[in-house]
Amino acid sequence: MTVRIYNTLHNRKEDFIPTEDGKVKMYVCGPTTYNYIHLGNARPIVAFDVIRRYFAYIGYDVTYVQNFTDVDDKIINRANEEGIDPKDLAEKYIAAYFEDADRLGVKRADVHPRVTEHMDDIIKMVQGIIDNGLGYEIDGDVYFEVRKFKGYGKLSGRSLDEMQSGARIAVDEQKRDPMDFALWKAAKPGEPAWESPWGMGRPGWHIECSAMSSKYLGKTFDIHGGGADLIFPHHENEIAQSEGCNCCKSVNYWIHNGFITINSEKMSKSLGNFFLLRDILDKFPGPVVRFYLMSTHYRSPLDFDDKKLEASAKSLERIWNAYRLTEEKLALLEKQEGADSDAPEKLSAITTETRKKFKDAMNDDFNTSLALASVFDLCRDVNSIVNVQGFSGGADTIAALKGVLAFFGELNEVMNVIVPQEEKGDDLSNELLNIIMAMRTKARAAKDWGTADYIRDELKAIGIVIEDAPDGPRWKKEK
RNA sequence: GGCGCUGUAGCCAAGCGGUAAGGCAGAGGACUGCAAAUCCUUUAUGCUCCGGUUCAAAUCCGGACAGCGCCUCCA
Repeated sequence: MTVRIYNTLHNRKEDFIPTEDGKVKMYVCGPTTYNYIHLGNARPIVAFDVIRRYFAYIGYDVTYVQNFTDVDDKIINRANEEGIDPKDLAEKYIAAYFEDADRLGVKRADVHPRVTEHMDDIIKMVQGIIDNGLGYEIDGDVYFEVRKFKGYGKLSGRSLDEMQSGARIAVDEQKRDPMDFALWKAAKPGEPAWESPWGMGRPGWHIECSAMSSKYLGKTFDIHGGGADLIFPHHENEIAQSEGCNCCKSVNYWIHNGFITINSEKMSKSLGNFFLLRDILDKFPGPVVRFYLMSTHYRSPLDFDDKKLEASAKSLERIWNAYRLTEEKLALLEKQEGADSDAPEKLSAITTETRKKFKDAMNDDFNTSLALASVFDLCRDVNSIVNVQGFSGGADTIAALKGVLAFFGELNEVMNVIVPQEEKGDDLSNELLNIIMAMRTKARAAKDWGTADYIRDELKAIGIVIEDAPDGPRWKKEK
C-alpha cells in the first residue's frame, strides 16, 4: 500500500509518488532564531520528524532539510536591544533549538542550512528571477512582480484581486503592485549587509527557502512542510520564486500542520499567549510532550493545558509498563526451565496484526493517533498473555518474547516514545536499593507490614515506586 | 468582505457511505496483607441542530448555530 498524503496544493489526499524511486526529498521551514522556541514551534518539528522517520521505516532513502533563518528584522532588533551582534544572537538560539529538539527525541536533519551561509545562492536566484522578467529593482530593493507570475495563489487558493480587496497591508508606493514582495532589501544603517548586484543589502524573508531547498534537494523535490500559517504568504511566494526562476514545478506535496491553541486560541508570539518549550520540558519529560504532540492528527488543532500533558504521561506509562513487564518476564524465564504453550504463536500473530494496523494508519496521511491505538491494543494483548498466573515457557517462548521487545523497538524507530528510556541510577544507588528491597522482603515475610509500608512510602516520596508483582517485588523511577 | 478549518461520551481522540477504535477519568470483579501493576466486565440506540439524497449517513448535499484560522511577522 502506498502512502497517502493530504496535499495542500490540491486540498485532498493523494498517493505519494516520489520524484525518484525509493527516495524522499523533503524540506521543512525551521525557526527564526531570535528566541527560544515555544510549544507551537515544536509541533511541526515533531510532526515532520515522525513523517521522515516513517518514510525511512518503510524503506525510503530520506533526505531531510530544515533551515535556520538567522538574518531577519526580529533578530536584528533583538540583538540591538541586547547590545550584541546579530550573528551571536542567532548562534545562541540555534544551540538552544538543538537542546530542545534533542529532548523531544527529534532526529537531526541531514542538512540544517543557514541563510547567512547561502548568500551566493540567494543572490543567484534573485538574479535568475530578474532575468526571467519577474523581478525588478528600485533603489537597491528588488521585488517580485506577482502579476507576471501565472499561477500566483494556487497554493493558498486565492486570487490577487480577492486578496487586495480585503487586505490590510500598507501600500508601498514604489512597488508596481501592492502584493509584490521583497526579494532583496537595500541595507539600512547599522544592519548586517552583503554585497550584491543591487548594492549592499540582505535577502527578503521568502527567498532563502527557495534558494536553499533547490540547492540541497533539486529544482523539483517531493515534500515541503511547515505550519499552516506559512501557506500565505510564505509558501505561496516560495512557489512563485522557485518556479519563476527554475521554470519547473518546485514541490509535489505541500504538508501543513495545524496549530497548538490555548483556550482554543492560536498560540503565537504576537498574541503573547505562548509557552516556551523548555519550560514545559522542565515539568514534563520529553517523551511525554512528544507523545502529547502525536496523540492528535497533525492537521487538527491541538489545545494545550497541563491536564492534557498529565493524561499523556499516564497513557505513555501504560505502554512502558507493557514493555517492562515483557522484559521482566523474559529475564525470569531465562533463569528457569519450562515448556512452551501456545504463547509463541499468539505473540507472533499479535505483532503481525499490529504491524499491519500501524502501517495502515500511518500510510493514511500519517494518522499517529490511530497508529498509537494499535500500539495500545498490542500492549493489552501482550500483557494478558504474559501476565497469566504461572506463565512459563521454553526456548520458543523466550524467542517470542525477544521478538516482542524487538517489535517495540521497531515501532520506536518511528514514534520514539514506545520504548522507555533507561532510568536506572548509578551502580551504587542500585546496590543500595537492592539491599533496601531485600530488607523489605524480609519484613514482609515476617508480616511486619509497618516496616514494609514505611519503606514503600519513603521511597515513593523520593520518586521510587515499588510494585509487588506476582513474580516478586520490583522498583522503578516515577515518569 | 474574501478564502478555509472545526463541532463525536465527564475529558482527549480516531472514524471519510455499511451500522461508533484507542487513551484518561468512573463503576463492578479477579489478583494482593494493603497498595501498585495487570487482566476481565462495564460506560454514546447515538456523533451541535434542522432539512435532503440513499436500501444504508457521524460520514454526501443544503441551511442554521457555535468556535477557530489565514488574508500582516508568526509553526
